Amino acid sequence: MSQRLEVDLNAVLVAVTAGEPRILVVQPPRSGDAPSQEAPALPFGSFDPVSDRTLELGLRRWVYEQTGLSLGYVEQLYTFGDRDRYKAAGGKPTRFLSVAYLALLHEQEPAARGAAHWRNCYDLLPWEDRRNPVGRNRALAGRLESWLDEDPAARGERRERRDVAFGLGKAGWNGDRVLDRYELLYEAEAVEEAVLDGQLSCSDGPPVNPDSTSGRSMFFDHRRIVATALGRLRGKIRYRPVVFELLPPTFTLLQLQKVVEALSGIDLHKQNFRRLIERGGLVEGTGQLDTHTGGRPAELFRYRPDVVRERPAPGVGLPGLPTTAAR
Amino acid sequence: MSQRLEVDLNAVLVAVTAGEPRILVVQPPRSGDAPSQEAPALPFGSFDPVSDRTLELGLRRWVYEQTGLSLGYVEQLYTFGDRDRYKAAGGKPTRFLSVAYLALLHEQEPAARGAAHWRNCYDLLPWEDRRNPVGRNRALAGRLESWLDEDPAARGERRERRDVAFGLGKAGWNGDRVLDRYELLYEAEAVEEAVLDGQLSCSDGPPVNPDSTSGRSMFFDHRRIVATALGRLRGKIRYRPVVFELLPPTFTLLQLQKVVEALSGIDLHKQNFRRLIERGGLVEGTGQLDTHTGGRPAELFRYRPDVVRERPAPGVGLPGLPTTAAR
DNA sequence: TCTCTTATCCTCATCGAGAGCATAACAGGA
DNA sequence: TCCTGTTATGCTCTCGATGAGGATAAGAGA
Repeated sequence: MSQRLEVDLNAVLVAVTAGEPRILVVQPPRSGDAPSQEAPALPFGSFDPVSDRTLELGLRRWVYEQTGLSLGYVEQLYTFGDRDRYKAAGGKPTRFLSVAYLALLHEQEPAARGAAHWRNCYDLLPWEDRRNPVGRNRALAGRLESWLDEDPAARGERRERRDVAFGLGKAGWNGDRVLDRYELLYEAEAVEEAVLDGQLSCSDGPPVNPDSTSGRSMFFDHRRIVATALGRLRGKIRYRPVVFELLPPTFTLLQLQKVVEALSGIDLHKQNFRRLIERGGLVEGTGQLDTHTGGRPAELFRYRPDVVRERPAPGVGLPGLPTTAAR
Repeated sequence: MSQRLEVDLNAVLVAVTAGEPRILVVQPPRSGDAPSQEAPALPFGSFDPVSDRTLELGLRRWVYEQTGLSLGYVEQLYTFGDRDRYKAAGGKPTRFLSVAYLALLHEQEPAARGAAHWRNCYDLLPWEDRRNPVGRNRALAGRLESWLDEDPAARGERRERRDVAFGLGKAGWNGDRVLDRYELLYEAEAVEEAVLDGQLSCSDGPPVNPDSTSGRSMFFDHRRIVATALGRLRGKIRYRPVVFELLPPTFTLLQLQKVVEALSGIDLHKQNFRRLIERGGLVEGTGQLDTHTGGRPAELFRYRPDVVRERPAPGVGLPGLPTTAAR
């Protein structure tokens, strides 16, 4: 056991602006001369077993130190610990464990210090955005198709996995399966980092251009972490009122809808969305109107916290997926 | 940073037998002369950064070494890292991080070696079992009530938390909130370990008997981990076909129903359950009959894996909670 | 044969959700 | 002023899912 073990805390900070979910990214630490010098990284900090009473407090501490942001809603996501996540970080070989957290921020507060900035989540995972019926994704589909053929023995099982993950069967698209899709694309070497990781070990496939269909890759496995975060968030908005963590205190129903659409990556039926939210008791009208809508002024609403006492699992509900029963 | 940091892997092995969910527990390691000598512990092992390629493989390895069980379905639960989870474990002060996993086992396979044995999950969390309309839980209710009064300033907020967690409002009982309930009871010092932990620091409340209403406490925070596991499992059976991991390859619909009831802690309507499962496409009949039912023989069914291609979120569905849309 | 027990089929009422029509209320230009 | 474009908001209709229970079938055992 001569290997060092280091525990990091990793944060996926999410905010929704201008109809797009955004992730806070930073310049990765430069470790000598690593290949993807400019790949964006998630902010992370080292866990300090002495001063951090809990993991979450440690996270809040260094996020504040690094960005000046005081986090509100925070939730633990997953702990990543595969070997070779980070190749030997100088000095003696070190095994890294990262405890990743998801944090939601109201609107876009500027990332104060450092080179941190907000990046559209769908630059990183373009195939997750199903709004405006894109005809592209051809490239990805082709890549997956050839992956099917690569191993005739596994073809059936691979086809099934692909169909389930991408909703090609009767089931249709399931927005929650973000991680499944990313992992499939990784396995099919349809994302850049899969090829890079592969090259470092042995095989060499054709290069993948980090273009608009395969998305921007990130520092080491950070894109996987973002995928985990998006999947979790999409799932959670259906049974917990977490969307409101991303909105200002008062908002119009269209604003709310746009945030939900941004997160889920699909367009929603306006009237039904409205009915769902209002009759679900998730919001209550303030008397005020927002006159800057471009059309008829919209009433401003606010979150109604009592809903958690009235319904077992209050959330927004997406088409084709479990919703919250009225009781 | 003179403190040592150790990472454990912690396993919650679940099986359902005789209509009860059971957890594999072991004798806790004796650290000098700790107080709760006989409190059961979850099996755990140290994570070896050298030989374990992934966290999950490490878990499988030592579970196999310790119990002879080869795990099937395994999923990461949560990483626990609060300070003072384990008070100084001999030698120099050590900070422990535990990555907890949930594993599901078909039926009850004997815990081969060691002092491991299966323990009814509801011995540990009795208030989670809502079948057979128990009139007890009086003691807990009283304890919570006095907790409300303890701090007049926080009374409103505490009441709200209690009502939400225990389903006293219009929302009704939500089986998923296992962790919320445990944490509330801990805070209200209605569970033994809360009082013990408190005594070790400063305050001293009246003792809590580990009786049939407050449940058996466990080694350090292992009961919290069990609560996390049960909550996760209850949530998951609704949108993923994980129940079948707990059943033999073929089973009757009543067997299936009993397993779901055991996990969820509530009784289900037989005919509707049947309809849900069959029309949901979750199972398919083998032609065979089980004649040992005590009444009319029941057809044996098997899980139908195709369901994951046909429905976006196949699961069993519990009353009052989101279910899986047919789509 | 009668009784007890479990399996299995069906009906009915209610309600949520998907889809779309119609109207209201503002801004800006003809 | 009137027309047009835009967004807000109300209402209807249909279908399928769900909760509750009645009724019948098919075994075992007294």
